[in-house]
Amino acid sequence: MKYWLMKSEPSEYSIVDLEKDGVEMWDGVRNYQVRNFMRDEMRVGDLALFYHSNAGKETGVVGVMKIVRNAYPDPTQFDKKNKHYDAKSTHENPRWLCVDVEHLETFRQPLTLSEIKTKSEFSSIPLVQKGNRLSIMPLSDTIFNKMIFLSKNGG
DNA sequence: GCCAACGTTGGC
DNA sequence: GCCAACGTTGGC
Repeated sequence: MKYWLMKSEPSEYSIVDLEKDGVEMWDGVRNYQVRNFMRDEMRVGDLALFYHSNAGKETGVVGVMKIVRNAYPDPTQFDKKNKHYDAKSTHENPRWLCVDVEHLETFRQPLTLSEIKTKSEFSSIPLVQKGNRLSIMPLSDTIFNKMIFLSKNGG
């Protein structure tokens, strides 16, 4: 079993939305490295931290979810009305994949990015490295559990 | 809203 | 295959 961190802008889709929906498609990934993570490494039963990006002081890890469906073609790539539409993708050879996630927990307090940056044990995560743009990244079990611990114990 | 950093595209 | 132009991400 693997562990992940998955980013979403809360103005687009937040942990509150996922809590309401229960299970939802994690669509809109348009980065090949991230697609390959989903295709090659992400599997049903993996756990992921939900991260709010671009959210001012609220930016940070806000909850936990579980992968409940392995990678499959992202339907938004075929939908001309969708902002993630990709004219170069075909049903025969789809470029982009998505997974389904299930809400497990919303933290009472987010573990903020500024808190994460103060901990040297997190310095190796792509999240805090300059210029990194992965919207999904793998985490070690140690890092994953440490983040959950800190989010429940006030940084 | 700004802008640095990065990935992608396409002309050559 | 190079690289300039462009679009996107995401912190601030």
